[in-house]
Amino acid sequence: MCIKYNHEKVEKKWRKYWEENPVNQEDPSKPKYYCLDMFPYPSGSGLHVGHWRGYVLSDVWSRYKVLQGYQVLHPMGWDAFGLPAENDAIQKGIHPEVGTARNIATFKRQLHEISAIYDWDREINTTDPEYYKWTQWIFVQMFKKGLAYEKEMPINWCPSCKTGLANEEVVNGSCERCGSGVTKKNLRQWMLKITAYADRLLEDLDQLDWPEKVKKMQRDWIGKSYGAEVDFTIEGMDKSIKVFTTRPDTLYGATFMVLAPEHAMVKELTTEGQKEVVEQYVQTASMKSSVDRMADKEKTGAFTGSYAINPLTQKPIPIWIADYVLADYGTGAIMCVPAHDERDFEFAKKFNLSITPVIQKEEGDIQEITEPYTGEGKMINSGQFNGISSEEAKEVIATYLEEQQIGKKTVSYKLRDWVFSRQRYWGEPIPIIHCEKCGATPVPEHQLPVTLPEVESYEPTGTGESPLAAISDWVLTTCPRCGEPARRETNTMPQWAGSSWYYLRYVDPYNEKEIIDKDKAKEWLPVDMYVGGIEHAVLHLLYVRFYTKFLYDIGVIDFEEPFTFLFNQGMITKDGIKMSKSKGNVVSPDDLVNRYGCDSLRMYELFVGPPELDSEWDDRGIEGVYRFINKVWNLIAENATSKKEATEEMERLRHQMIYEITTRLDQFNLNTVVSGFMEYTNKLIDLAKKEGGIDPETMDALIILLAPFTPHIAEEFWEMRGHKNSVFEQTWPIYDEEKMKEDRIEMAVQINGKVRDTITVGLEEDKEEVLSKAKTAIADRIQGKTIVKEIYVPNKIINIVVK
RNA sequence: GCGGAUGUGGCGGAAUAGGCAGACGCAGCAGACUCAAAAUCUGCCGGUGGUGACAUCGUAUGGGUUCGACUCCCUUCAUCCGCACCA
Repeated sequence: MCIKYNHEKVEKKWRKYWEENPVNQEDPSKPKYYCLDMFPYPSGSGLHVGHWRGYVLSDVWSRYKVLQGYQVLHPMGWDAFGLPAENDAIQKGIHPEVGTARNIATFKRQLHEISAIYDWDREINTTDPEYYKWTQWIFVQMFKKGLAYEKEMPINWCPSCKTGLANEEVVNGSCERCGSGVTKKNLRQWMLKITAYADRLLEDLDQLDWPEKVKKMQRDWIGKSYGAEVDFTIEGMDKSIKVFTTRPDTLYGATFMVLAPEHAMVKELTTEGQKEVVEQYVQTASMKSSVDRMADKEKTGAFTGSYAINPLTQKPIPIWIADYVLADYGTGAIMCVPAHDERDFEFAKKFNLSITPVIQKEEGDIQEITEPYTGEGKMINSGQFNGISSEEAKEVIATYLEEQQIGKKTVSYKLRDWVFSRQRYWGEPIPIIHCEKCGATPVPEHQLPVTLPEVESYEPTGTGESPLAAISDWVLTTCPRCGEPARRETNTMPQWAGSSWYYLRYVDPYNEKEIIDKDKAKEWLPVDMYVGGIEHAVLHLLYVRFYTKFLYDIGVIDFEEPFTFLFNQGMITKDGIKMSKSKGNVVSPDDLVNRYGCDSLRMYELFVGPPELDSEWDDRGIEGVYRFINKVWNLIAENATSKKEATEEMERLRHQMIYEITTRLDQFNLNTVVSGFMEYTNKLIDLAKKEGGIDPETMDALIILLAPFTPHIAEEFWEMRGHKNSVFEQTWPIYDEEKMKEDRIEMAVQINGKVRDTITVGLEEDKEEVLSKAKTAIADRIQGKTIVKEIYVPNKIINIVVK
């Protein structure tokens, strides 16, 4: 007989129960575990099955930890500042606050469908003044430490969003948000000195249990390289130019020099005759967008007319400008060694500049140089350094430069300081007041938050001013230091500001006096498990590490890394492409929940594939999970009141099941946990049929194992079994390896590595017995042949090698 | 260009201190139940040959190590991702 379960009724019942009896109640005696999801931006389009995946994953993990006896912190909140709400405001005239609140309500309703054990009492919202008060507070602390500073410089500018962007927000030369080509714009900007933390951000990666891919991306982004700064004096001038090189060993081969078009000395170095050419080149270079500059690999440049002196050869070398040299890396100027650098070689060929080899690949004369040699070798044409290896020369020449005071060993980073101001409305106002007399002055802490004022138009001005600049009665204020009339800073913070420290606030969300209580921080932090997509590898995940280190430095917290363990879940794809509203390929969870229930969908989200890889979505597959749940229902329903004693075989199956589920879960192989449940349930059903029932202990173990995955049905089963309390008040079952062991096992018998038969052997049988049994089994196959070798691997295989 | 990941039936995927490839599920086929359908249950389900027990090939490609390779080493190819003139 088949009894079908009513998922709607069951799920409704237990949701109501959990509302009155939360699963994860406060208990000071329990050890703490903090499991965090990357909080979402509440967009208007709602959740699809791809979003579910990460949330299910972290909830399964949280519930598992509850059953292991932890008190779990599993909060949720909203990263709610950002462009879409603001663009809606511009188009539809709805205040971003209104639109955001509406989207949050939708998101929250949809998240409830997952039945995660979120602690909604700790919900945070980055746009709440009570929250961003502290976002601003951190900025003020950074300002006081000199880590937030103003600078006028050419920055990345998105012409469509009409705002400046951080380096991290430029992806392949385009705006990370809207995809428009990024240009440069000279603007006064607030910057955060993340470069001051470059070394610590790099070194501390080693201690993190994060995916190697993310760590590598961060290492590459920080881009530390060792080298030397070398001074080249300018011929006929009492000045010098500093260059950065990672190859001091090639200094004798430096036959020309190139400056970035934006280099400060370009004007000074340009001779009368070259003026027109140089000015034209600088002009053209400044017009190029990042995309063009990247796509256009053909070398271009202009000669300034001036010469520098190579400090080792004492020969004059021409100074050029070219846009393949970046203004904001190293010193913005390079020495060029065309014989040993591909780019310099290309440039030298194009403009017919001389090429001097200084490293010999192998013995013999160098004929003509047809391509640059970038490897190691023996030094030549390098005066006193001839004959040593180039590897050695790197160190020796750098040391020599230091002794002669014409250079010094140094390091350089690809990481740039963080452009932190945005010329948009919907963000945290930067809490600074500009006073003519006192300069930039932070808003006193007791006056925080500086709240966002109402504006008439949210439209970005495009001039480099934020819409806030138009509200004169907000802008005009007095200097907190001298009391004279002053102006408020009108730029806002980037969306990353609020998310760079939010994980702290969940621990102590209502604290009005400080950002977080020290004792509570000690109790809960850092985060034990952080779950989210990989798209933030060098954005959010870098920024949040920077903020954490800063807060450590000023004594707010006593740890330096926010997330001990990071898990990146793969995307859900449909027809091979990422599921998204704009692609029109989203699958809504609503129908599936209605038809099969939350428990089925939760389990299916895990079953689609390895959680760290992208997985293709197929609605039909959920049927299998649904059938599985019904099978368990029947098994439990038919045996609910069973008082049967477990047979040895049943007990063995139980321990094997606990072992398999637990170890797979611990390794995060969640797709195989689900298949494991199916496999063992099938075995239990077969055995129950054979033995006329199943014992209570095995049933209870199965129910507890299922609880993190299918919580509603697990509670229902628990109740069916006659237990009074919640299944989540139980403890995770443990296995006994002794009781898992089979007393008879099947072994494959191979001839020359090919399986020809199988034999059943008992635990007590020794090598000789097994081998003779095997040989009997394959006797007619090896008749007349000579046995060369016999391989016996206990419990695994027998291989008879014959000739 | 550099770096990384991935490649197994019609499909999603199992199996790595080297040891019976295809677990589990989807789809499909056949049967049972039914007036019928759905649901459920049972069986089959990589290719080729054979009525058949069986033989043979088979984990992107070609080679190597080994008694034995999806797993280790080398070659090539394809797809995806990251970085991209960082001196």
